[in-house]
Amino acid sequence: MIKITFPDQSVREYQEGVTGLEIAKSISNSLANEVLSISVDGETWDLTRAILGNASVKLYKWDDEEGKHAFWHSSAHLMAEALEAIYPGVKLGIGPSIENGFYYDIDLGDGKSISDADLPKIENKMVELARTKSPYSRRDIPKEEALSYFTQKGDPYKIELITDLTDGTISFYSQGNFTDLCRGPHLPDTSYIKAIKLLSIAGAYWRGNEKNKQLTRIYGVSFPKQKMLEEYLVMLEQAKLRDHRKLGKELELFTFSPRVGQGLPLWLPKGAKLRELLENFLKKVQKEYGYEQVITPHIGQKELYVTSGHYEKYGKDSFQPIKTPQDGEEFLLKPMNCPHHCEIYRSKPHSYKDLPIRMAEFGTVYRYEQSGELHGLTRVRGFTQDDAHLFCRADQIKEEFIKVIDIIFRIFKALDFKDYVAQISLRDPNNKEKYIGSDENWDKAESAIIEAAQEKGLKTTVELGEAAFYGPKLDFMVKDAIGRKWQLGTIQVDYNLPERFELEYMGADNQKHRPVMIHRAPFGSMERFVAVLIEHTAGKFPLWLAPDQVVIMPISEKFNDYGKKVLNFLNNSDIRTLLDDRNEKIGKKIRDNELKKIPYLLIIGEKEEADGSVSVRKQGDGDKGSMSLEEFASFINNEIGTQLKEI
RNA sequence: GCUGAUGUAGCUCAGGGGUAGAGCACUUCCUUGGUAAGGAAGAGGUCAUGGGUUCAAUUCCCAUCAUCAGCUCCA
Repeated sequence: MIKITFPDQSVREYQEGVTGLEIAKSISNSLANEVLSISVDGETWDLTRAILGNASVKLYKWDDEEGKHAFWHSSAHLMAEALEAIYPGVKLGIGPSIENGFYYDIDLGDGKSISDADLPKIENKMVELARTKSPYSRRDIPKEEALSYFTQKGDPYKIELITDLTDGTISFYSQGNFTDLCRGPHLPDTSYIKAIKLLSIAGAYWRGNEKNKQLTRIYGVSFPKQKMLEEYLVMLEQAKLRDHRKLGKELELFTFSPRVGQGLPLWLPKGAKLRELLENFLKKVQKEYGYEQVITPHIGQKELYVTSGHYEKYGKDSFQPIKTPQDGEEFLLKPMNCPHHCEIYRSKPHSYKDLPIRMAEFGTVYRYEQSGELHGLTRVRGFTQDDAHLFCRADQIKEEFIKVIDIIFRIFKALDFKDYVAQISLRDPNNKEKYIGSDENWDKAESAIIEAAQEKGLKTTVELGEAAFYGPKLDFMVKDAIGRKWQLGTIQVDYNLPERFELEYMGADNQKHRPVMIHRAPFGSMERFVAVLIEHTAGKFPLWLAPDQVVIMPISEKFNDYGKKVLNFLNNSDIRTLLDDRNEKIGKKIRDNELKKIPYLLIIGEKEEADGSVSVRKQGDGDKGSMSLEEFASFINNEIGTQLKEI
């Protein structure tokens, strides 16, 4: 007998060789029906694998990441089996589970391709195979046998994977007529997979390397119940309704024109208003933190960027230098604001008493992003950073860093951003040539970031090799409507630019010292931030940010004159107000203005005109009763005050 | 940049080798209505652009441009 310990520390005895599924059954049949995988002493296993000694276990169901992982990974194998059946000779790359489903990378052979139209055929085959209830069986085999299996099968990708594996044993999983190299774990059998939807086809480079062959990647998702698939698809549809590209058009916030150029957003009046409100808000906060606004031009001599190192690093991938009638003179559209700010710093001598200097600018920069990367407002070729550069002494780095985290916290709180991840990006210790600057400075900067984050109680993930080429950084990442991750706020330490621009200050010791620079942008860029804001709010901006806050809707044209009076009154009270004086019935006006997501709708008619009031309707929340004009104005200003006071 | 898909009215979309259609929006008229679509009429399109095939191309083919999904990249 062996002792099995459960997460609640209870212990039960079982026969040696008991499986996860048997353990689940011994607890309850319903558990046995739901369990998908098991962890044995911290390692995730198949439910059908024999446990040979005392162990701590945890059973995983659909609600556990580990359970879903086994489910989707098994689904990937099932898809591979279906693909081999439909496309004999297909070569397989990798087929993992991902956050929302699974994929498999395949090589159909030269000149062959599949399209979306082929997906249902593959789906059907998968359903058919799933119904055969084929067990997923695991087999540990020696490396030579694994290699000879795939050599015989003629699958170069698997051979490459096996060759690179350093583990002593290699495991194969089989179900039906399909065998794959795999670490597992998998479901007990294919019948668990009840609902399958293949979502899309895309190219993907073998092993993620642009220089390698591009394989065909098929994305899919699967569920243990048909109903769950249906719910998932509905959820996807609803998420698409929040897409900032769709809402940006509907709410008339921004647009693009091919005649202006790819990735160059045109801000429409309402979008410009929103952006202006955000900028003013940040300016105000930054003023409290001792920032000073500066303004610099959109271009700079090429030499400026040669000095900063940006030209060497990114020159080839940028908008190319602008020539002038002057022979040999070249300017760059600025891809970064920092070199200009360094020159401002250099414009006069500084004392240690002046530091830190905090120089802020809403600086528009231009980068020639790859065409396939452009994406609505989140990835564009011309964008405005809410940039600032802090020039400080080495002993001030941590404190300055903490203050920037405070600003970011304040902004995220003001806008109700809760679902963000803070990521510390350090350099790749195995590839130090990628970066510029001394080991010593890198170490100092990296530890300052880590300490500052710890001190603010910020939960962070650490990514090696994700640092900028000039220094480590702390980024704030958020997800968009369909789960894609974007970087918003960023704080970066830089020892490099002060060196390159020979920035100095006079110390208390009457010696010259080099300041440290911190780059920081709480929004990241106005474009990306507005995009994410649109998706998080579904276009229902908080009252203080709404481009139009109130719309007045007369019951009939007879009350348009009173409408104009109300309009003047509210506009004079600094409330952004519109008058809907169209010849339409009130139901129509309500519908149209609700769809425009204007926060407050005012209905006025005979009664309101008579007593100088308005009938108030809150967007999405219906009739709120009537108020006098004065009451309404102070009601609105109170709500804005409350929203901004919380900030 | 790469793979695949898409491009028809301001918007959302249907259609299809014989020079185009709906709904919404827009204009005019009727209506003057109390909390999510009142009625009628009208106007609006080189069917993304450039080539090719054809008696004839918006439709088929090729290229370009743009958009979408993913990969790679992201100072």
